[in-house]
Amino acid sequence: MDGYSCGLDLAVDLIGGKWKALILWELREGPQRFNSLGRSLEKVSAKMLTQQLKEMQHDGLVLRHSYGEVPPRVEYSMTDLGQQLLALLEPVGDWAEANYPSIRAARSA
Amino acid sequence: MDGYSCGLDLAVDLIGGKWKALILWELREGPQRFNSLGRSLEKVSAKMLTQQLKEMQHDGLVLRHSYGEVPPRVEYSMTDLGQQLLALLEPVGDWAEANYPSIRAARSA
DNA sequence: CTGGATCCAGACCGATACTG
DNA sequence: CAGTATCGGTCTGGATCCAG
Repeated sequence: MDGYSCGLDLAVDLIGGKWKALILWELREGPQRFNSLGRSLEKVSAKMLTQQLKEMQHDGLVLRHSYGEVPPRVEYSMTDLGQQLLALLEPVGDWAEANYPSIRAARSA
Repeated sequence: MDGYSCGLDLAVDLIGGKWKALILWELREGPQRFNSLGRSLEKVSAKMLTQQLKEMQHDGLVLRHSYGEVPPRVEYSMTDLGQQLLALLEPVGDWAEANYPSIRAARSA
Protein backbone atom coordinates (compact mmCIF):
# COMPACT_ATOMS: atom_id res chain seq x y z
CA MET A 1 0.00 0.00 0.00
CA ASP A 2 2.89 2.35 -0.66
CA GLY A 3 2.43 5.52 1.35
CA TYR A 4 -1.07 4.73 2.52
CA SER A 5 -1.69 3.79 6.11
CA CYS A 6 -4.95 2.03 5.33
CA GLY A 7 -7.69 1.71 2.76
CA LEU A 8 -9.50 4.73 4.07
CA ASP A 9 -6.38 6.76 3.50
CA LEU A 10 -6.36 5.72 -0.14
CA ALA A 11 -10.09 6.37 -0.45
CA VAL A 12 -9.69 9.92 0.87
CA ASP A 13 -6.98 10.43 -1.70
CA LEU A 14 -9.31 9.22 -4.46
CA ILE A 15 -12.36 11.29 -3.61
CA GLY A 16 -11.18 13.74 -0.98
CA GLY A 17 -11.08 16.47 -3.59
CA LYS A 18 -13.75 19.06 -3.20
CA TRP A 19 -15.67 17.99 -6.27
CA LYS A 20 -14.86 14.38 -7.03
CA ALA A 21 -17.65 12.73 -5.10
CA LEU A 22 -20.12 15.17 -6.61
CA ILE A 23 -18.83 14.53 -10.10
CA LEU A 24 -19.45 10.81 -9.64
CA TRP A 25 -22.88 11.65 -8.33
CA GLU A 26 -23.70 13.74 -11.38
CA LEU A 27 -22.62 10.91 -13.64
CA ARG A 28 -24.94 8.44 -11.93
CA GLU A 29 -27.55 8.59 -14.68
CA GLY A 30 -25.21 8.32 -17.61
CA PRO A 31 -22.54 10.20 -19.53
CA GLN A 32 -22.47 13.97 -19.43
CA ARG A 33 -20.76 16.61 -21.46
CA PHE A 34 -18.25 19.00 -19.98
CA ASN A 35 -20.48 22.04 -19.83
CA SER A 36 -23.43 20.01 -18.68
CA LEU A 37 -21.40 18.86 -15.70
CA GLY A 38 -20.34 22.42 -15.05
CA ARG A 39 -23.94 23.59 -14.96
CA SER A 40 -25.00 20.74 -12.68
CA LEU A 41 -22.25 21.53 -10.19
CA GLU A 42 -23.00 25.23 -10.41
CA LYS A 43 -20.18 26.59 -8.28
CA VAL A 44 -17.29 24.83 -9.95
CA SER A 45 -15.04 26.73 -12.32
CA ALA A 46 -13.97 25.25 -15.63
CA LYS A 47 -10.44 25.07 -14.35
CA MET A 48 -11.34 23.01 -11.33
CA LEU A 49 -13.63 20.78 -13.32
CA THR A 50 -10.90 20.04 -15.84
CA GLN A 51 -8.39 19.38 -13.12
CA GLN A 52 -10.55 17.07 -11.06
CA LEU A 53 -11.71 15.17 -14.12
CA LYS A 54 -8.13 14.64 -15.16
CA GLU A 55 -7.16 13.25 -11.80
CA MET A 56 -10.18 10.98 -11.83
CA GLN A 57 -9.26 9.73 -15.29
CA HIS A 58 -5.78 9.09 -14.06
CA ASP A 59 -7.13 7.13 -11.10
CA GLY A 60 -9.37 5.12 -13.39
CA LEU A 61 -12.66 6.45 -12.01
CA VAL A 62 -13.99 8.24 -15.06
CA LEU A 63 -13.69 7.85 -18.81
CA ARG A 64 -13.33 10.64 -21.32
CA HIS A 65 -14.71 10.14 -24.79
CA SER A 66 -14.12 12.76 -27.41
CA TYR A 67 -16.16 12.68 -30.57
CA GLY A 68 -13.84 14.08 -33.17
CA GLU A 69 -16.29 16.81 -34.10
CA VAL A 70 -16.28 20.50 -34.69
CA PRO A 71 -17.52 22.11 -32.54
CA PRO A 72 -15.97 19.73 -30.01
CA ARG A 73 -18.08 17.28 -28.09
CA VAL A 74 -16.67 15.42 -25.11
CA GLU A 75 -18.54 13.09 -22.82
CA TYR A 76 -17.49 11.88 -19.41
CA SER A 77 -18.72 8.65 -17.88
CA MET A 78 -17.89 6.40 -14.96
CA THR A 79 -15.67 3.36 -15.24
CA ASP A 80 -16.61 0.17 -13.41
CA LEU A 81 -14.35 1.28 -10.61
CA GLY A 82 -16.15 4.61 -10.44
CA GLN A 83 -19.54 2.94 -10.32
CA GLN A 84 -18.47 0.66 -7.52
CA LEU A 85 -17.17 3.60 -5.56
CA LEU A 86 -20.31 5.63 -6.09
CA ALA A 87 -22.41 2.71 -4.90
CA LEU A 88 -20.56 2.86 -1.58
CA LEU A 89 -20.72 6.64 -1.41
CA GLU A 90 -24.46 6.88 -1.89
CA PRO A 91 -25.30 5.53 1.57
CA VAL A 92 -22.94 8.12 3.01
CA GLY A 93 -24.80 10.87 1.21
CA ASP A 94 -28.15 9.49 2.28
CA TRP A 95 -26.98 9.30 5.87
CA ALA A 96 -25.71 12.87 5.79
CA GLU A 97 -28.96 14.14 4.39
CA ALA A 98 -31.02 12.21 6.93
CA ASN A 99 -28.89 13.48 9.79
CA TYR A 100 -28.67 17.04 8.61
CA PRO A 101 -30.85 18.24 11.47
CA SER A 102 -28.55 16.67 14.05
CA ILE A 103 -25.51 18.16 12.39
CA ARG A 104 -27.12 21.58 12.23
CA ALA A 105 -27.99 21.31 15.87
CA ALA A 106 -24.43 20.36 16.79
CA ARG A 107 -23.02 23.24 14.77
CA SER A 108 -25.22 25.87 16.31
CA ALA A 109 -24.56 24.61 19.83
CA MET B 1 -30.08 21.92 3.10
CA ASP B 2 -28.73 25.46 3.09
CA GLY B 3 -25.81 25.70 0.72
CA TYR B 4 -25.54 22.00 0.05
CA SER B 5 -26.61 20.60 -3.27
CA CYS B 6 -27.12 17.10 -1.89
CA GLY B 7 -26.26 14.80 0.98
CA LEU B 8 -22.95 13.85 -0.56
CA ASP B 9 -22.01 17.50 -0.63
CA LEU B 10 -22.60 17.73 3.09
CA ALA B 11 -20.73 14.48 3.70
CA VAL B 12 -17.69 15.77 1.84
CA ASP B 13 -17.81 18.86 4.00
CA LEU B 14 -17.89 16.70 7.12
CA ILE B 15 -15.02 14.35 6.31
CA GLY B 16 -13.39 15.84 3.24
CA GLY B 17 -10.60 17.18 5.37
CA LYS B 18 -7.31 15.42 4.90
CA TRP B 19 -7.37 13.77 8.32
CA LYS B 20 -10.95 13.50 9.49
CA ALA B 21 -11.79 10.07 8.13
CA LEU B 22 -8.52 8.74 9.53
CA ILE B 23 -9.21 10.27 12.91
CA LEU B 24 -12.53 8.46 13.06
CA TRP B 25 -10.76 5.30 12.03
CA GLU B 26 -8.22 5.64 14.81
CA LEU B 27 -10.99 6.09 17.33
CA ARG B 28 -12.75 2.91 16.23
CA GLU B 29 -11.48 0.87 19.18
CA GLY B 30 -12.18 3.43 21.85
CA PRO B 31 -11.10 6.81 23.21
CA GLN B 32 -7.61 8.04 22.57
CA ARG B 33 -5.49 10.77 24.02
CA PHE B 34 -4.23 13.67 21.96
CA ASN B 35 -0.64 12.53 21.62
CA SER B 36 -1.68 8.94 21.09
CA LEU B 37 -3.75 10.04 18.10
CA GLY B 38 -0.83 12.05 16.85
CA ARG B 39 1.46 9.03 16.96
CA SER B 40 -1.08 6.80 15.24
CA LEU B 41 -1.51 9.25 12.39
CA GLU B 42 2.24 9.72 12.14
CA LYS B 43 2.37 12.46 9.55
CA VAL B 44 -0.04 14.89 11.14
CA SER B 45 1.24 17.93 12.98
CA ALA B 46 -0.15 18.98 16.36
CA LYS B 47 -1.59 22.05 14.74
CA MET B 48 -3.55 20.13 12.13
CA LEU B 49 -4.69 17.58 14.65
CA THR B 50 -6.03 20.29 16.95
CA GLN B 51 -7.75 22.02 14.11
CA GLN B 52 -9.43 18.98 12.64
CA LEU B 53 -10.51 17.74 16.06
CA LYS B 54 -12.08 21.11 16.78
CA GLU B 55 -14.04 21.08 13.57
CA MET B 56 -15.19 17.54 14.23
CA GLN B 57 -16.31 18.51 17.71
CA HIS B 58 -18.18 21.40 16.22
CA ASP B 59 -19.88 19.10 13.74
CA GLY B 60 -20.82 16.69 16.50
CA LEU B 61 -18.63 13.83 15.31
CA VAL B 62 -16.20 13.58 18.20
CA LEU B 63 -16.28 14.30 21.90
CA ARG B 64 -13.52 15.86 23.96
CA HIS B 65 -13.21 14.92 27.58
CA SER B 66 -10.66 16.66 29.75
CA TYR B 67 -9.78 15.16 33.10
CA GLY B 68 -8.91 18.16 35.20
CA GLU B 69 -5.49 16.79 36.00
CA VAL B 70 -1.92 17.95 36.06
CA PRO B 71 -0.24 16.95 33.87
CA PRO B 72 -3.19 17.36 31.52
CA ARG B 73 -5.07 14.39 30.20
CA VAL B 74 -7.56 14.74 27.39
CA GLU B 75 -9.39 11.95 25.64
CA TYR B 76 -11.20 12.05 22.33
CA SER B 77 -13.98 9.67 21.40
CA MET B 78 -16.66 9.32 18.76
CA THR B 79 -20.20 10.50 19.24
CA ASP B 80 -23.08 8.36 18.00
CA LEU B 81 -23.06 10.41 14.85
CA GLY B 82 -19.36 9.73 14.39
CA GLN B 83 -19.83 6.02 14.88
CA GLN B 84 -22.61 5.90 12.33
CA LEU B 85 -20.48 7.75 9.84
CA LEU B 86 -17.49 5.51 10.41
CA ALA B 87 -19.67 2.45 9.88
CA LEU B 88 -20.49 3.75 6.40
CA LEU B 89 -16.91 4.74 5.69
CA GLU B 90 -15.41 1.38 6.53
CA PRO B 91 -16.78 -0.35 3.41
CA VAL B 92 -15.27 2.45 1.36
CA GLY B 93 -11.89 1.81 2.94
CA ASP B 94 -12.21 -1.92 2.43
CA TRP B 95 -13.15 -1.40 -1.17
CA ALA B 96 -10.20 0.91 -1.78
CA GLU B 97 -7.80 -1.56 -0.24
CA ALA B 98 -9.22 -4.45 -2.23
CA ASN B 99 -9.02 -2.47 -5.46
CA TYR B 100 -5.62 -1.00 -4.85
CA PRO B 101 -4.08 -3.11 -7.62
CA SER B 102 -6.60 -1.78 -10.16
CA ILE B 103 -5.99 1.75 -9.06
CA ARG B 104 -2.24 1.33 -9.23
CA ALA B 105 -2.62 -0.11 -12.71
CA ALA B 106 -4.77 2.82 -13.82
CA ARG B 107 -2.31 5.32 -12.39
CA SER B 108 0.71 3.85 -14.08
CA ALA B 109 -1.05 3.56 -17.42
C1' DC C 1 -17.64 23.92 -27.11
C1' DT C 2 -13.72 22.26 -24.60
C1' DG C 3 -10.39 23.36 -22.80
C1' DG C 4 -4.99 25.58 -21.96
C1' DA C 5 -2.08 29.43 -19.91
C1' DT C 6 -1.29 32.93 -16.77
C1' DC C 7 -1.82 35.86 -12.81
C1' DC C 8 -2.89 36.57 -8.19
C1' DA C 9 -5.20 36.44 -3.47
C1' DG C 10 -6.12 33.64 0.05
C1' DA C 11 -6.18 29.18 2.35
C1' DC C 12 -3.51 25.48 3.86
C1' DC C 13 -0.05 23.47 6.37
C1' DG C 14 4.69 22.44 8.44
C1' DA C 15 8.31 24.10 11.60
C1' DT C 16 9.46 26.34 15.52
C1' DA C 17 8.98 28.44 19.86
C1' DC C 18 6.23 29.14 23.80
C1' DT C 19 2.47 28.39 27.79
C1' DG C 20 -0.27 26.39 31.75
C1' DC D 1 0.78 16.65 28.27
C1' DA D 2 -1.98 19.32 25.46
C1' DG D 3 -2.15 22.64 23.31
C1' DT D 4 -1.37 28.16 21.34
C1' DA D 5 1.16 31.78 18.48
C1' DT D 6 3.62 33.17 14.78
C1' DC D 7 6.18 32.87 10.49
C1' DG D 8 6.70 31.55 5.94
C1' DG D 9 6.41 28.56 2.05
C1' DT D 10 3.22 25.89 -0.81
C1' DC D 11 -0.97 24.88 -2.88
C1' DT D 12 -5.79 25.98 -4.13
C1' DG D 13 -8.86 28.10 -6.73
C1' DG D 14 -11.08 32.13 -9.12
C1' DA D 15 -10.66 35.44 -12.99
C1' DT D 16 -9.26 36.48 -17.35
C1' DC D 17 -7.60 35.85 -21.79
C1' DC D 18 -6.52 32.74 -25.55
C1' DA D 19 -6.69 28.49 -28.93
C1' DG D 20 -8.32 24.57 -31.77
